[in-house]
Amino acid sequence: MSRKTIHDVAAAAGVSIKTVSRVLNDETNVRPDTRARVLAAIDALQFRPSLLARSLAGNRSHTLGFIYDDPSVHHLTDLQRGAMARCREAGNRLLVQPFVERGAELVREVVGFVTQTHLDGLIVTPPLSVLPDLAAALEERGIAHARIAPGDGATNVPTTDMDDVSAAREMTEHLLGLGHRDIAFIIGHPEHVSAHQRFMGFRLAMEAHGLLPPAGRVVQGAYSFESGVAAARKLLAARPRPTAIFASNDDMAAGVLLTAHDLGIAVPGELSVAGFDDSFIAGTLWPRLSTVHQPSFDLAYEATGQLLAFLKTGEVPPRLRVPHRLVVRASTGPVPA
Amino acid sequence: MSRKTIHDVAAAAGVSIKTVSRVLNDETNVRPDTRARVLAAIDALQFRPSLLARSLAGNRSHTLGFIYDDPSVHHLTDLQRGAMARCREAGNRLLVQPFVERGAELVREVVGFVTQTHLDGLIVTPPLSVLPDLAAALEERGIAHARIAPGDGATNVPTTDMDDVSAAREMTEHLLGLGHRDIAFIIGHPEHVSAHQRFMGFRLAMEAHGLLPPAGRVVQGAYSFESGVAAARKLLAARPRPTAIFASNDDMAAGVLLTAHDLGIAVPGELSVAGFDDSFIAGTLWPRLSTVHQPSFDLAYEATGQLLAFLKTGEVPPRLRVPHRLVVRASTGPVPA
DNA sequence: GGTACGCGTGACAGCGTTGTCATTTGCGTG
DNA sequence: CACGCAAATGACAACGCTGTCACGCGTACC
Repeated sequence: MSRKTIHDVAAAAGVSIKTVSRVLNDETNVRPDTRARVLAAIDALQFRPSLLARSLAGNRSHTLGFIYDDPSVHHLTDLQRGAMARCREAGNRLLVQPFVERGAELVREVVGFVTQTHLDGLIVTPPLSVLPDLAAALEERGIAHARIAPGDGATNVPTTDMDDVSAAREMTEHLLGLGHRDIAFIIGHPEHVSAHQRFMGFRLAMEAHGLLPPAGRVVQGAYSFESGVAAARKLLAARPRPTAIFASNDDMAAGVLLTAHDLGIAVPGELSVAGFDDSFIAGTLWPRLSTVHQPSFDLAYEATGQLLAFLKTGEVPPRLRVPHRLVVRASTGPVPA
Repeated sequence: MSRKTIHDVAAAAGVSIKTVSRVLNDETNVRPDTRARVLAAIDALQFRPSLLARSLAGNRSHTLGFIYDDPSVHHLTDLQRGAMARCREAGNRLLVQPFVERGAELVREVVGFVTQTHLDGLIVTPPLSVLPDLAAALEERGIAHARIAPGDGATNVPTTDMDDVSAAREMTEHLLGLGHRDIAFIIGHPEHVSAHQRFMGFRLAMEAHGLLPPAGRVVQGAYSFESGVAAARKLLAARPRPTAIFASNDDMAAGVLLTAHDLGIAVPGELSVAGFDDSFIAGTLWPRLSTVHQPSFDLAYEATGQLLAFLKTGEVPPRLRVPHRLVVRASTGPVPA
């Protein structure tokens, strides 16, 4: 089965290839009956235009890149789904590519990726979105891109994020509202701005109640399940124990839950546990995890939409803040008497 | 920054574009000093060949498609990672695309996807890999592809799978070995062959011990967490209760675990729970889930390698069976006295 | 010393589209 | 009935690379 080309269609319809091209691209100035003939030929031949040739000849590939280096499976999957969904709707494709390098190496790799594949634009997910040298390189080279959760500070590219500070603050308020005062916090991976922002939100809420996170109650984690286990072991070995642990993502919270169960500590009877993300795992844990719904899918969906819009109009849309939502389930409860 | 082309490099190195092309493709018959000059020019200009133009001119795109329609996030992610890893090693790219349609519609979409993007080949994951009309269409059109876990029966395309029957059998033996006789089973999504194979393995093991799965002890699930919850509710409402539940994937097992906890049933004290897949979630549940390690990453990694090899040599490698492994953790224990 | 051969290199035609510009067609107008 | 103008269509050159084939040159051989 040799590939059908625009020439075959042209011959079959008795028109020039250019006319076929016009029909393909919904251009004006084609008589209705001509259009119909061409469409019939396309249908009869089962013709599909080559996106390669189209990209080469035109100057757009209708393909976006999605670059990541994310340890958290669930969050990443949701982002990818969101970006892909939006691309599909707009008739674009998405080329997903991981990058683990950093510094000049990363910049070279990413720029190479974009130029080699003629990408129209790039969707940059955390933690790559926070790297200043990557951002600088992309802007310098005029590579259109959208950044997801790049942290504070103005950007002149399409940007979407959520309010991590407020969200963490709300969760902390929730715990405080339940009477907890001795609340421990597990910080996320330091390369992610979200880790700092969530910690900031926690501190702000505590301070608003005149509380300082007591020494030894704040532990560094890495957004991974294992780091949650390690942090929980440390925190739960202390006497007195904290009455609540706020892990800054669900994977770490899962580690806390598991550790508490192993130690025979009742949740939420003796210990409240809160997470962050509302990823798939949150609903599967026991007790079901109280967490903050992070709109990963929407974040990427909107970022992709913004990038596409930017590509079309050349105007940078204002930074979009996607709403979050506190999800109180069963892992948090009143402070033990 | 306008795109650097092979012409720029040729001019800079004082050779023809064809010679540059030779260097790019590691062809023979280029004098070492010429090669060096060209490489220097490439480096100086930061030249990256356009993969589009290369694909259009040559007859290979160095791009594989990865098509899926999988409800299970973890399994899918691992597959994707495996395929991507292999592609990277071989200097290929992977275009990931979901397909939710079925029947003629699906075939049209997939074939269109392949032809539009000049894909070299396709990696077909379950449950798409079991669809006979898709397989037929791909073969008829000479679209190279690898199938992952397409079920039994000969295929004349690269195929990788695992031995679901034996694996399920081993897990059942494990439960029987712990003294369980009243073992319930939750079947997976009927569109997946693995669902049938795992059930088969369960039955074979039971029969080998002269046991028949008692009426009401086999429940249909759908590989989803929710279906696991629903199945568990049904099974655990029965009197007497089964002493063990074998859920044919981890997501459903998570649902069983949660339900048992909700009902105050001790695991594994009063009820043993087994899963299948050894996905990320299995290690995060409490008690840690006994399961079968399904080598999702390897499955896709190997399938991709086989497809690449087939593309190069034209020879269909023999079906590859990737080893599985029983992972006994804390959710299974001796039958209650 | 002429011939054959192999290596290194280049000219040029594709690959399957779109962009540019020229050309034809159709139709209203004086 | 010729004319002008807009709408419809086509010819042809890109796009950036690889494949094919031809060519020039040095070397080995009889």
